[in-house]
Amino acid sequence: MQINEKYDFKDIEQRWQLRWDEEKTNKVTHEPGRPKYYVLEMFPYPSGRIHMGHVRNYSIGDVIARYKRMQGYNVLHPMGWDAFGLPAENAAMKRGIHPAAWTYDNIDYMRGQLKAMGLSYDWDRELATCRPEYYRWEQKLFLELLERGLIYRKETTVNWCDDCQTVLAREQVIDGTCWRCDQPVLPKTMHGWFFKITDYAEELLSDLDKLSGWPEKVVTMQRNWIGKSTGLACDFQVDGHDETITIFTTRPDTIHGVTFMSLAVEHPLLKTLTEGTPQQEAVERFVQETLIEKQRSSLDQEPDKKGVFTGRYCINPFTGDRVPIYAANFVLMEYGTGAVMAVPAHDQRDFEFAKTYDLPIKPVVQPKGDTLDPATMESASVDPGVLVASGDFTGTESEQAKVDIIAHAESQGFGKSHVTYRLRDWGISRQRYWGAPIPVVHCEHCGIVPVPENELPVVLPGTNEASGNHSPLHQQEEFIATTCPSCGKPARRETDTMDTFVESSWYFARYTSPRNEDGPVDKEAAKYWLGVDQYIGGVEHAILHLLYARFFTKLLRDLGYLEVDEPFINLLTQGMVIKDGTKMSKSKGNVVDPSDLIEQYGADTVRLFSLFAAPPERDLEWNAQGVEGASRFLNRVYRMVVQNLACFEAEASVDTATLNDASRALHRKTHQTIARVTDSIETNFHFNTAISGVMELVNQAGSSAGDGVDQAVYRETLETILTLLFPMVPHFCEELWTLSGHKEQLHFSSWPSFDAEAAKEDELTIVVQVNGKVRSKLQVTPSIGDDQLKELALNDEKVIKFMDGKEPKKVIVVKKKLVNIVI
RNA sequence: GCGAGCGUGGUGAAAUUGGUAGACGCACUGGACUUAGGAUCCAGCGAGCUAUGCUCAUGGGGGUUCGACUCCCCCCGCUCGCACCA
Repeated sequence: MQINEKYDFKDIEQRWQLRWDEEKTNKVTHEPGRPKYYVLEMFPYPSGRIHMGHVRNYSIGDVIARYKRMQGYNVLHPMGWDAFGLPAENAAMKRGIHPAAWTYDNIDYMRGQLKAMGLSYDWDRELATCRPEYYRWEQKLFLELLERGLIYRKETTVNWCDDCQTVLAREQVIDGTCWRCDQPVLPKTMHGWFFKITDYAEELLSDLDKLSGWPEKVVTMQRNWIGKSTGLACDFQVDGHDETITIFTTRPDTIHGVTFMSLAVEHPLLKTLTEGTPQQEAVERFVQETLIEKQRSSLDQEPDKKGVFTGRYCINPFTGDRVPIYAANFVLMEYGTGAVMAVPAHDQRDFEFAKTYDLPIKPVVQPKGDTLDPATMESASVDPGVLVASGDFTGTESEQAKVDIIAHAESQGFGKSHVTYRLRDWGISRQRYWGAPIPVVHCEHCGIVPVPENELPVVLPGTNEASGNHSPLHQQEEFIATTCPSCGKPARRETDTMDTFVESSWYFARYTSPRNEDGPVDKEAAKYWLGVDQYIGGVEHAILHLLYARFFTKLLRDLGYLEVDEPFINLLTQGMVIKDGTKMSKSKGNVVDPSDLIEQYGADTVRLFSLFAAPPERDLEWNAQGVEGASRFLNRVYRMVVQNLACFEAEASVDTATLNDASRALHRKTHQTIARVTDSIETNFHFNTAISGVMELVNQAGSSAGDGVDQAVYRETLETILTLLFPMVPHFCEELWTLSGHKEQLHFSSWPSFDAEAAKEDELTIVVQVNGKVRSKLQVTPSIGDDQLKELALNDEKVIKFMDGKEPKKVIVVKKKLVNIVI
């Protein structure tokens, strides 16, 4: 065999990638009874080219996949494309091509880039969410959920851009204008489809406790997003009117301090209460002004508290007090009941409102060691304390009072214990073209009629043409016009498409049986593979994607497809790739194109650098010189192996009895390194320290080469280096493994285990401290006893000097580590 | 405002979880080899000083401890998330 003395990464990587492709090395099948491991990286949006964030994400995932494979697991490691979405439509408009053409071109290009990285995906499982083979099952799920009442339609106010003819998400509204065309965004009421995620709020919250493999930060963010509050829902009778107003409060203990009532401007009772009264005009004007202001206000600033008196009063059922009802700009219709009992003494917003409109402030909870005086209070007092001026409840601790007051309201029938969540139902309607069509028909006679299952998929029109009509669906008459599946008369198709988050909410389940034609998943395959043992992606998906995926897992479970409660057992949120202190982005002009790097250094070097520069969860500062360092290291190992091929003719096992010092030291270091690298990967995927461990071994192997090292030991060391590095730099190791005469590929080899006996040190370095400061070091045999060690330390020359003739007060011995002499 | 997290050399980072602070890499400095070196190899590399050694040093201050980057309290700075949630 011709051996190249130089590390020719281009040749090596191309050859191995071709071989992996041809031999389908990474293909994986469902093997009941064999332990499985499912590792998944968040699939990419096919935007055109991969970026450094992808490189990092997929390098991490690939190391884990290969590592677990070497440990004997049946590893599922799939890849696909989150392919629907607005950028395709924008690109299509700009370039005059079809969104499908743009998307599929990008997928082809990016697949090539991923293959050039040498990632061990089972490409036979690839999926793209924009294909009817995928979204037809999403449509089926939609219909099943619709039937179960978990999807419904309602009228809501949305942010509408008339210019773009579409609904905008809240974050797409910038200072009241559209992020894309800068035109004013208008509130518009329209019908939309909603998933009843609030039905699962409690389970989504309580199951967070099962996610011990998730970063605490993400769990906290989800908990806050769901936002559970317990309190009292209580009816206040409107004075001189039939209506009652129901409020929700988490502070029932302050109910005796209510001095007015605030309603959201959208509250339906506002109209009822003011119609035909002298206040009607003022209230209507205020409502209009507030609605406009809400639309306009930038998100980062709270407007001043404002309101208007409705002319009406209501009765506090606890005190019988008659308090004025206001419409107020700070009350949210979407949360609680849209009506708030105002306790200015104990709520900051109510306090500010009361100050503005000169309303009474009545303290009813006195914090310990403090007496609240309404005349001098500068802000609301929100601390717990003892109730005052609260009728029968006076003198009760506030926590107890909450319980007692709820109980009292329940016994009197005007209130009850109530739980409310911040989480709202998930609106999935999008007035866009490039998304999965919602499979229902609108019939004048029958209303909303589901498309029968045997007519699925409802295919997005025009996707089979290279270019063609891709205007929004509501402009495509040939798509819209249909017949009612129920009565057969002419009817119209739904023109909304689904939010792209729907596709990414169940793709991990589809990967377990991506070609299944009998349903969204094959139940047996799903049972075998799920949950995902390790999920990896950016923290920017900490709330929405991960919450929706959890929600869908529970839906699929309740529909009988899955048996797991949670989709992702362990979650790793990797940090961003930054350069010059900020995230890489086109607008900042600091992007580094991974393909250029792979061209220049090879995929293995790029992978090694991205794994070495920082632990996965931390941000990675891009550093071109660091890539050079990674390249240098691989070149060094290459030379070391190629120049020492002779050692591979030595015995595969080491005879420890005959080793000289250098050989024994290298043998020991080799086994210590196996232990250390395994531990670094096992405990927290800290590949940076794993790599530095291998570097140390390489350094020692290099420096002991001239010391007459036993060839069997040298062979063991080189084999260990290649095996340990394989998950990170697979082409490189596979090539050197073959060059050194191995028949079986590393891919099919086992992760090495370490020999504890070999790793044991002959000598220990014991630190000797005097009063906690290091004064000396002792070389001792590991078997030394504590007393002996103490003796040695006390007689040490340097120690004696620092003890300065004083008697030791206390001597602390830490096994195998140190002796501290306190004087 | 609320919540979470972070802060270690010139620099990316380590530190067996309370036991030698700075492993490993980058940069830098000196040397070797060389026609040449941006290759390779060797050595040095936290700061200060009265330098074979000592003192100081993990954002700042205090505490617990024989011993603190690590635990506790206060402050400063940065990052992220939520944001009038009653």
